[in-house]
Amino acid sequence: MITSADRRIARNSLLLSKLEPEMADAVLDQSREVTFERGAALFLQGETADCIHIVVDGWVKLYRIAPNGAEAVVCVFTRGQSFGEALAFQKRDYPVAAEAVTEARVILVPARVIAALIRETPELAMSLLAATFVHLHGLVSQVEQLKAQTGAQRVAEFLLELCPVDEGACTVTLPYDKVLIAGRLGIKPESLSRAFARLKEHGVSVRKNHAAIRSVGGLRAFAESDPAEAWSKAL
Amino acid sequence: MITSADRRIARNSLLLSKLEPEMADAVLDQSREVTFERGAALFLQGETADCIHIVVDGWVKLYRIAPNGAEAVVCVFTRGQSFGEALAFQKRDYPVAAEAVTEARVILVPARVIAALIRETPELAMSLLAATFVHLHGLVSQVEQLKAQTGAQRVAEFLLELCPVDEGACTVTLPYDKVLIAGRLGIKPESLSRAFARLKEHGVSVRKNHAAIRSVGGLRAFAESDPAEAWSKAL
DNA sequence: GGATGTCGTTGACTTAGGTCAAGCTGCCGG
DNA sequence: CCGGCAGCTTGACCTAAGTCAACGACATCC
Repeated sequence: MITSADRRIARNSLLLSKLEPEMADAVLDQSREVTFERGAALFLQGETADCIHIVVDGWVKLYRIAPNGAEAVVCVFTRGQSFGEALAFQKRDYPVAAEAVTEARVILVPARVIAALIRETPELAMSLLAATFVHLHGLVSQVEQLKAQTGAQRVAEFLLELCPVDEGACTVTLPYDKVLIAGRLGIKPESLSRAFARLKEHGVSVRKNHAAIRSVGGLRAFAESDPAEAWSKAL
Repeated sequence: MITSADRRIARNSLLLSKLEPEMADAVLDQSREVTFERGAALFLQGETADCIHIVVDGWVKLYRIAPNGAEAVVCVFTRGQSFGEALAFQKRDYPVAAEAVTEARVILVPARVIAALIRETPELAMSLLAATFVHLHGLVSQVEQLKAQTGAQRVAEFLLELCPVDEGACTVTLPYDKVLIAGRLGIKPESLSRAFARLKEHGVSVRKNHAAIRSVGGLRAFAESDPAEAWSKAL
């Protein structure tokens, strides 16, 4: 049984937000909620996909193990975000693995529920497609960042995404530990430490898991500057 | 009017291959074919998406211009490949730009055609979703490669994808110029040159736009080895 | 209080890859 | 035949980031 508070969170997910409330509830009535403890695997790379996942609480990372053994973090999801839409009603394997990085409550929507409903409800297909497009777009942005920005600039972007405001000063809370942030950004933890140190020159000070930003606009200018001249723009 | 030879190519695309032949032909009857000369833009980043594209001949690159002005190549498509499925029947903007890198013939499938057919043909929604999933998967692989492999290893992977065989020796033709290959792999042309030079030690010799590979298995071992020890495996 | 463990930082060093400049082809147009 | 140009390679140099090791700050458990 899924509580009404959790239903409210789930209905805001990409998967359900475009559906009529009755329809969303019908989906949720046939789903179950599971709590994973920190470090637990939701599923592994190569397993047959049988569920769409909606995170209700906590943080979940999607990652891949490269042939050489290196772990590449692909995405990190939290409250209200869903994933696995695209492969839920085809017989496919998960191309990534998923792991709870904090204790996490997750709603598992069985693929067969979606498959059954999709015939009578075309909007559901639209929702799946729209959600998948958002993920696609996110990955395109990530590829762009990996190819066009230095590590320190990606760290700045990461902080900017956490900012509640567009200009001026603000303080943000780092959502998960620094090892994972480094993985998400494609750098090593040591490099993340050094990147934070360099960002001091651009008005960022990090203490524990809080980052104070003197000027959001200034930080954005650093993140979007040409890497070749990024160093010279101190202060 | 689209020739029957071109229809045959188009029907092999992800978008159409799962549909009944009559259905695929119905889609094509309402589409048009356009030839773009080298360097011409199919569409720009931020334009409203109104077509799904199927490449019939030539090569097309999808890329993004980062805020700092750098160009990041996201994908390169050729004969029989389609793209833009996910955003075709929602009112969305293209998140990337597309440009013909050789003279290219492309079929443009209007979004409204898809939108009209999807209500009566659920398989079409499946096709869109399946095609989008393939693109998603491709981007996940690309993120993994960027985060877990060195430039030279990505070059090796690129060659392996072109190989017609799984083992032994073979020769492949580089499909487009080296500046674009470098962009696709997220490195500079100079680094690509140096990567080819290093691959000589692993049995690869490049002359003009042909690459001779002494041992596909050996090259794969290099591509999948830990970057830290990749240097020591000189053959 | 002290042993232990995790997480994060710092330093010294090495390597991958970018930058800039020069040079080498092959090709096209005079 | 020559000049100019585009595509590619090479060399010298420099920065970004990985590696390895040491260490500090905390928290937990005994």
